[in-house]
Amino acid sequence: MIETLLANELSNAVEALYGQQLSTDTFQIQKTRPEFEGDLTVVVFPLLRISRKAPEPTANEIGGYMVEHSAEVESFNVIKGFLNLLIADAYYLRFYHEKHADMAFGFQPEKDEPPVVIEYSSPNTNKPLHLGHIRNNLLGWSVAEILKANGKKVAKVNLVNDRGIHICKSMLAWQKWGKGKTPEGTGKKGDKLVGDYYVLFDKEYKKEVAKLIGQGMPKDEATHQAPLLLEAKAMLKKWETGDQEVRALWKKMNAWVYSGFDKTYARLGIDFDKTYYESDTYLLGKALVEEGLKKGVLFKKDDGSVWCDLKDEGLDEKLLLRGDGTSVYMTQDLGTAQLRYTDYKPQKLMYVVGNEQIYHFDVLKRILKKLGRNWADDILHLSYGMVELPEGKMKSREGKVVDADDLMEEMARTAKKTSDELGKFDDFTPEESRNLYEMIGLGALKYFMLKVDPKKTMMFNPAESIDFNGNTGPFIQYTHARIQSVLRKAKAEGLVFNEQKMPAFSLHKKEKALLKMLHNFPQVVQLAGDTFSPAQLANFSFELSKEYNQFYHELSILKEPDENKKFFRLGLSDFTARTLGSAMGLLGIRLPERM
RNA sequence: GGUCCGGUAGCUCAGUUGGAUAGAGCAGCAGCCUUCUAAGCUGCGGGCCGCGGGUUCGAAUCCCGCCCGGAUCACCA
Repeated sequence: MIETLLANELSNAVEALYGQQLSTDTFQIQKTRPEFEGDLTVVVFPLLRISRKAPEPTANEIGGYMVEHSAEVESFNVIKGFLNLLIADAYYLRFYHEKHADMAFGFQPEKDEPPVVIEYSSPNTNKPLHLGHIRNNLLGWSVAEILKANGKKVAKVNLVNDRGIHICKSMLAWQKWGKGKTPEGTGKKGDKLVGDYYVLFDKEYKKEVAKLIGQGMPKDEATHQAPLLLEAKAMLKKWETGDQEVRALWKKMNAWVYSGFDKTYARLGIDFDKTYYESDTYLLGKALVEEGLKKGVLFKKDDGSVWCDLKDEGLDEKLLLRGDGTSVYMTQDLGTAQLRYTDYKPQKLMYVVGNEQIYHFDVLKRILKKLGRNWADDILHLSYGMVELPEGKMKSREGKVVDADDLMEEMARTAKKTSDELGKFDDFTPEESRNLYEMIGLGALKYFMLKVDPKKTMMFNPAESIDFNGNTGPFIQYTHARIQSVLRKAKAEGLVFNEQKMPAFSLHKKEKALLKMLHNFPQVVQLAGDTFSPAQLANFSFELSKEYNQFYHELSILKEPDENKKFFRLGLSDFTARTLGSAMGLLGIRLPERM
């Protein structure tokens, strides 16, 4: 990496000039802003106390030394306190020569370390996946891939919330009003069918509540006493005692949901190494609670409920077991965390879960610490912001959601419409074009969701999000297709451009700009990994695409008379295309050969 | 009320962890297809970086206070 190289040489320069040794990280080296001449800029202000001179003379002295002693530095200029260094073309050409055919460019080989376990998706089985899940799934999957690219071993896990009162609501409604309907019979996706009954339950339940209030019952009481709710609760009790009929219905309806989820995941391109089911794990936390009581870090109240006192840590008391001995969400999560730790002995336990659960994970870690689980420090809640619609928040109980399947379908449809309008690829088979619309539609959607900093609340405006111009996935896909078009033509002419000797000519500024960006890719991958931010790769890909399009516009490739340059530009194009493929691949976005 | 997160162009968002005159895209306006794909390229306009103090050579970035928006503080998950 050129920055570390220069830092060493700068350190030598300062020692030679001012007789003091400075550690290399005291040098601030940054990209030169485009309005100035140069490639990299050293900020000299921090060096003034050592040079005991004004900024300009200091910069001039150091610049002079660097030109003299550094093979990479060709010339320099000084503007105010900034020392702009011009890096020799030879440096970038050598970088090109060494890396342009490296298939693993930017990626670290897998390190022999414990894995990172990353949980994402975590759906409930009472309703279909929606826009919020899409952000979660894309984020979790992408972060997992980014960590792999940084040499981490990764286990992607899903925790399916397949039991509880919400599932019973769907079950009850189906039992009462479903008339035996099935996905097969109705042609409806299983998760959608089950979701319909969840919505129906809520509707009927609200009617009952309204009626009770009308009869003079206080609202608070009515919401708790509505017969439907009591029935659902009774059903949950039966489920817990293993009632055969309830269990059978539960299995049947969950199976419908899973087949629906599988289709959604497949279309989204999301996968998991392991799936946990809450019905298997929801009792696990109780053993930990017992342990905590024995150790005296938990306490029991008069009604038999068990609590963890976190008041000395500035938090409140947290319930872990109800008076009747049943567990709550936190109890289960304690258990699954322990299970996962035992399963993997991971270096990090990550949870991709919305920011409304920040407090929950804070408490989770603290309780585990109290129980003596020091690995709790390795738990990392990757919280992300909500997705909002122009009309406000989504309400799944009322069926006011952007459905995941519908959204993907609409994106693909729009891709088709746009392609038709542009009159592209009339020679494609129906199969080929369908494939392409899918690639573009999903590319647009994924890019849109991932280009935003995960922790920020994001606005999803259906009308604008479907844009395929500018800072979008399709723009990058288009750039890739454009490159492939050139490469196809080169291939048709029988040109072999990947086995060239080290090029030795001076670079055009657009060539150099491209090489500089490519040179930076490994650091972007690393930064994305350190900050768990796919957005870094999205931004990089966009900048790289823009840069390539300018290069493409300004310079001719196949018509370049100098064969060395022609081959170089072909190789550079290929290098760019592959790097775009790597970057977008980490976001789960595929790039087409043509579009 | 306590805690956490956010506030940057009309809109959606970047801003490399303190550096130069704060950037993109969309939207608007004006150009560029006889030339490797115009889903592209070029140009123009658009800003009290929520407000006020502080830290220093230098602040959108760090600290303090305030304003606005969101989340959370359940015997829900």
